[in-house]
Amino acid sequence: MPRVLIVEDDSAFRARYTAMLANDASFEVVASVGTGAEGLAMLDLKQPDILLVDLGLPDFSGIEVIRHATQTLPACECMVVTVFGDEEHVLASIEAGASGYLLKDASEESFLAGIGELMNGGSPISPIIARRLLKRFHAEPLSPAISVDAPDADGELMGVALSDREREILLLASKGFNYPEMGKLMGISPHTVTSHVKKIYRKLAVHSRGEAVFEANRMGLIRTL
Amino acid sequence: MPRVLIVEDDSAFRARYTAMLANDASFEVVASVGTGAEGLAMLDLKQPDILLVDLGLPDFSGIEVIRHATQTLPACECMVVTVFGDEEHVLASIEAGASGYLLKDASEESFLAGIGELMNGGSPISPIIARRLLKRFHAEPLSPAISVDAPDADGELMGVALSDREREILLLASKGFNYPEMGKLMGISPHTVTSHVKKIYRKLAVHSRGEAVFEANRMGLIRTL
DNA sequence: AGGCGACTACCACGATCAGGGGATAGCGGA
DNA sequence: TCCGCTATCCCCTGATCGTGGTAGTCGCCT
Repeated sequence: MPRVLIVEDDSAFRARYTAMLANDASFEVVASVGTGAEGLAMLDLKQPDILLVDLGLPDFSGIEVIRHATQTLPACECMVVTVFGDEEHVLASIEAGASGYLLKDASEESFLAGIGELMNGGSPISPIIARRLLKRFHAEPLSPAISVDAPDADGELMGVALSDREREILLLASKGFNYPEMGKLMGISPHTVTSHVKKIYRKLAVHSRGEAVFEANRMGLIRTL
Repeated sequence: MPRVLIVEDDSAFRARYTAMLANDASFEVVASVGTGAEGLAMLDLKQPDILLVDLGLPDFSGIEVIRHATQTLPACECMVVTVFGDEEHVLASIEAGASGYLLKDASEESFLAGIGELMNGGSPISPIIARRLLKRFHAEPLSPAISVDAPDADGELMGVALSDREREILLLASKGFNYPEMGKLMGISPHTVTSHVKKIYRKLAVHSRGEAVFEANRMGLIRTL
């Protein structure tokens, strides 16, 4: 059963969310707090599966809570429930790792449905918010093949030097993308991706993605950003 | 009253959509066609406020219909209703100018609600689709600006607690061993190894060895020794 | 001119993995 | 004592990967 943490400063809303979820037998509210500090503490303590968080907290932004959640609890799904629909808040939340974004005027049904979607690997997003995201997409069209030639002053300890393209692919592989996805993201054919991967394997003397990522990390070839 | 054009090749679905909208007094279906060519013609002829379009049309892709709509009827809102949930179709639709994207398994209520949202300036998007868009957002920083700022003293090694056995397996995976090899090295069945791996994936919220090794490294769960 | 490496692209095969079930047992805390 | 967690084992399926080829274009260096 999904374990939910609620972080919301408005006690009326907090009570409402808590009651809603308590009513639904398919969720368990493990904690319900009103400040960011308490939220961080509860994240560590309860390790919830779902985080419901308001952005306008008294001590600091809910964004910080989201960031902490995604960094320490990768399996935790973060849903923003707020009144802020402006682009700044939305983008900041998404970048921090939020998987859902509902406005506070959402109905009870859509609220519960949203949490259900979250658990099913979906991202419930209020249509108004979604519109902003789409706008953002149009502003930044696909960026295929951006080869950034860094000054490359890196301190290579070993004699292994990966090309820019290879490093790029290694980074994507470390994020779990498969060949077609990498190809799409880089604007090249999946076949080409496999070619690069084969070359990477030979250079690093490895035979799997896990090994490649491990070695690359060890040798400082990819940064954990 | 919003005037709706439906372009859908499956006659059963077309009838269903048409009936739904006809039932609702707040919409008017101005045309309901089954091919892309007819769709383009109707766009010019009827100049609808809303376009409901399927992607899998017999003559050409619904994407073309969307593109034509956004180029000739800027005020027309385009909603994709399709079975295709893959990234390619989604992104292509968005770039062509779609403002909504519902999967065909959507309920009647969410369908009508979606059209309402569309008219209110929102973008109804099926949660599964939204998740892909968010993923895409996170993948954006492909330009590897290798700014190695490590002020990060890293106080939290906690958060995700892998068991000893899980850590052990993660370490072996990072060295490129496969399931039978790990099993032999640890004196357990390969099946047991897969069980542990599945649990690791859930805890780290990842879906591949490469991703798991990367995350574990990032979080300091395994040491490069 | 020739060589070499990077980048691109494609085919095909068997091996491996991911993820969905379900089941049993032990151990520690509530 | 019961519950929860870990660890163990097994089944299944379709998707993905690893790896062997081949081959064209480009740019750089000798």
